[in-house]
Amino acid sequence: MARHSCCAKQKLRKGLWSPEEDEKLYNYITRFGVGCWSSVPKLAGLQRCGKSCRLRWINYLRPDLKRGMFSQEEEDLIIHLHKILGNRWAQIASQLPGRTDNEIKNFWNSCLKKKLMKQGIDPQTHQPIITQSQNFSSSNNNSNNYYEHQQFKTPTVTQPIFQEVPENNTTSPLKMHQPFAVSYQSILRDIISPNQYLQTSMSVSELPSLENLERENCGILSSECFSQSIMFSTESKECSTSSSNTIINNNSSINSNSNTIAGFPWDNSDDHSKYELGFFEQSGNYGMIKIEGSSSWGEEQLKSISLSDDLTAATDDGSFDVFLQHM
DNA sequence: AAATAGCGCAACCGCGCGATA
DNA sequence: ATATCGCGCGGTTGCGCTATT
Repeated sequence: MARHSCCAKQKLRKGLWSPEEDEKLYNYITRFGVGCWSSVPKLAGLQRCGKSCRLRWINYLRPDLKRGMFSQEEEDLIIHLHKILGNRWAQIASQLPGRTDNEIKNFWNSCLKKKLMKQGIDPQTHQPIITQSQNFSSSNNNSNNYYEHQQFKTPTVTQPIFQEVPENNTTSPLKMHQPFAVSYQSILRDIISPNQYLQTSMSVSELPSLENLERENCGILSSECFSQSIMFSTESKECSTSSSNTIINNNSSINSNSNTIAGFPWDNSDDHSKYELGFFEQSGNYGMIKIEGSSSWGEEQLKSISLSDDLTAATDDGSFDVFLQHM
């Protein structure tokens, strides 16, 4: 049964808000605060539905809103978060103080989408539009290539998120690279209920187990940093670590329902390899894996990435797509 | 100057979810 | 167990401004 619009049902005002209406709503909320939205219109003397009032407050009247153009940093962050979260505008907005989901959504649809297309990047997949077909055709020519295994898609992470490191930097990547930290926090916030390990207001330094990812010297992360992986089990409500490269709950293999929701590669110039932390979900459990790769993330090198033994074993059923980014 | 097209943005709509009766 | 309500979210619409013809 189709629902009636709340406004139509109650014969309430629709359309643009007048300055008088804005003033009434603003005065009411600043005086009494946000409570039950359905009762706000009546109490504030407005011929609007509660939903309309809520939207007007959130998207326009709220005093903490940041007005004006998006900065380059905000733009970069939106693109980065969209790559990880997709069209989850509310989640994206939660990482941009003063910006609303509606604002970001509009900005994306009217501006960023076109910008990416212009750069030859598919705004949905964040993949180079041409390269996708090239990858497909080249992968058909080499049967030994890891990515040619038909179940494995070409990686969607074509560039390391954490890619530029200032020389002599001694700061943890979690602390210095905002997009990474934001993504990491966002993901953990999603997969772990806030009361278990992390508060939604957690700071970067409080992130579990990755706090020891301190940079040893300029631009190098020790491979020891990656000797432990973290597993989160929504069943056991426990956070554990393991020296194994791959953590899979209950010894079950990763199946086609597993989706990597993010990957974060670093250079390790000691052995000229590259590591990636990939997050995945399986049967209600969430985990993080280490993936080893080559020193350069060009197209050819991406194809030659080899999985650790554990992970390779885990993918014996041949259906795990390490780089799939959709949750 | 008028008509039209394109664009950005504010607001609406419908759906899903959780809380409550 | 079911119905209802309130809220939040993402998709869509349509208004109004500006540029172009």
